[in-house]
Amino acid sequence: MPDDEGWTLPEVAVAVDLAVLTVHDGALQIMLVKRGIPPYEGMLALPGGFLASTEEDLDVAAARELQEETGLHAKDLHLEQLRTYGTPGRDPRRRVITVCYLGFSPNLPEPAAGGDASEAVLMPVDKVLRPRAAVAFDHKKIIADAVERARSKLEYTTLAAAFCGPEFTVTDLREVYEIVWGETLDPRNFHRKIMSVPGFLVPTGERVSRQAGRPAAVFRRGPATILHPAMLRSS
Amino acid sequence: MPDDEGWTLPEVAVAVDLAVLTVHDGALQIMLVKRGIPPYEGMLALPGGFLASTEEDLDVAAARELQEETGLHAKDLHLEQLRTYGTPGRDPRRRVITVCYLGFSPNLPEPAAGGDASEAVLMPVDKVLRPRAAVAFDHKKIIADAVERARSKLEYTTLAAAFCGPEFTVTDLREVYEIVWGETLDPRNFHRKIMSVPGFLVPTGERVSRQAGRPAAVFRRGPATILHPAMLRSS
DNA sequence: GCTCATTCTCGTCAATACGACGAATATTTT
DNA sequence: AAAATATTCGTCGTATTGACGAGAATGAGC
Repeated sequence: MPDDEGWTLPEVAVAVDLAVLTVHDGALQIMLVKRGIPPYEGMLALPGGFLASTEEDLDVAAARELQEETGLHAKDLHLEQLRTYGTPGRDPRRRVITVCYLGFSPNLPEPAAGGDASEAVLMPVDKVLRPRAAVAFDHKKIIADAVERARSKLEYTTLAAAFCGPEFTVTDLREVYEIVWGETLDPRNFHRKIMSVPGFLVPTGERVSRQAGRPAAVFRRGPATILHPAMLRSS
Repeated sequence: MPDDEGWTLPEVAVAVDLAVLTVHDGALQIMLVKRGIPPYEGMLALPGGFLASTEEDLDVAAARELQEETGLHAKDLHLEQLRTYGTPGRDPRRRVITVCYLGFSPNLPEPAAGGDASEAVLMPVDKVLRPRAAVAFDHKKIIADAVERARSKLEYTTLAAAFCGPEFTVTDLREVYEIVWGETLDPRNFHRKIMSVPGFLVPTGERVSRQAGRPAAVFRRGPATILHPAMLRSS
């Protein structure tokens, strides 16, 4: 019983970590930072850190760490809670439980080049998840969970658009799906499916032609958040 | 920077709470306990409590609190992490963040009657979620999240069977869906859909007739965990 | 024992969604 | 001008779903 006499509150440190994904250079990439201090000094880790005070909300701490360590602003991306990791021993210093957030970021113009976050880097997730890759703490497991959650969310939500800029084409969106899922999709069937979801895409009326070929219509995100029926992966 | 000098670890208490759902008396019900101590003394709350020690894993703490407060054993039900709640002020005593678990329990023979957990009660979720209902802390919000997660999980997993006993009929399973979703389903289409998912149901070869009418075939849970394609709600 | 209501199970039919792919359109490239 | 490329529209066959008819196998009432 927690409130019995003779029982003292276990000293547990609370941290937040962020798994911010983005589609860049034709690959699903994740924002990582090089650790400047022990433990795991010099290794790659998720951006994150301990609560700043007893009064700091979890979402606020996540936004603050994101800004401090990567220079990104929470309002520019979609952030949601992923899950909480708290196995004893996951941090060698002391007991730490970390509330992890999953972020979807549009392709960044200059991802953390210069500025506050000199040690932030973007890495392809398949590189980070390779058996040999060295990642601090249990962050490889967290990244794997984040990627699987992201893949799954694309199936039944409109979150794929969170990987695109404010204006994008159907092909941009299809490439997000193809890169995140690691499979190719038929452009014609994809176009039909996406356009049949009311409120997913709002046409701007403009067109762009980025390579050869017929120019594509330009869209913005619509109000829809769920895909019904879902767009399922082949597996 | 967490590791600067002059910075001290904020004192945050870590708790676990459990939202254990079950289908009972034709309604979706949740396991609650009557609080014996302040704050919110005498009010209904989710079973849960603080970590017992710095070394206790979150899952272990959840299983322990479940046993202590309701008499249920974690091995008898499906438990998974729901999400973590940590808004400052959610507990008037001190800063508390709570890692919440969602549980699916089969209909219990004697739900917490006597035994360790004299104060455990089963309550219909629509009663608990009514605007007037008094629930301790932010637990009403947690319960609402738990119910929505459960409803959603029935769509694309085989977890509905976790609400049934070890042996059950297709109608038992359909009633779980109907009660959790709050909508009626066509028995014939449901039967077809369920039976077409490989590995969902394993026939025992037996039959039961519980009321009038043709006796129903009896099944056990199969190895399948996901429903593909999903069984979507009408909304 | 016979009839009837009840419930489980199988089957049918139309509407819808999806995978595969042909073809028209509107550009850039050569 | 011709070829190549990418976007968009349309068609066809198949799988899945929703609505519902009907047979099978029981209990309840007489």
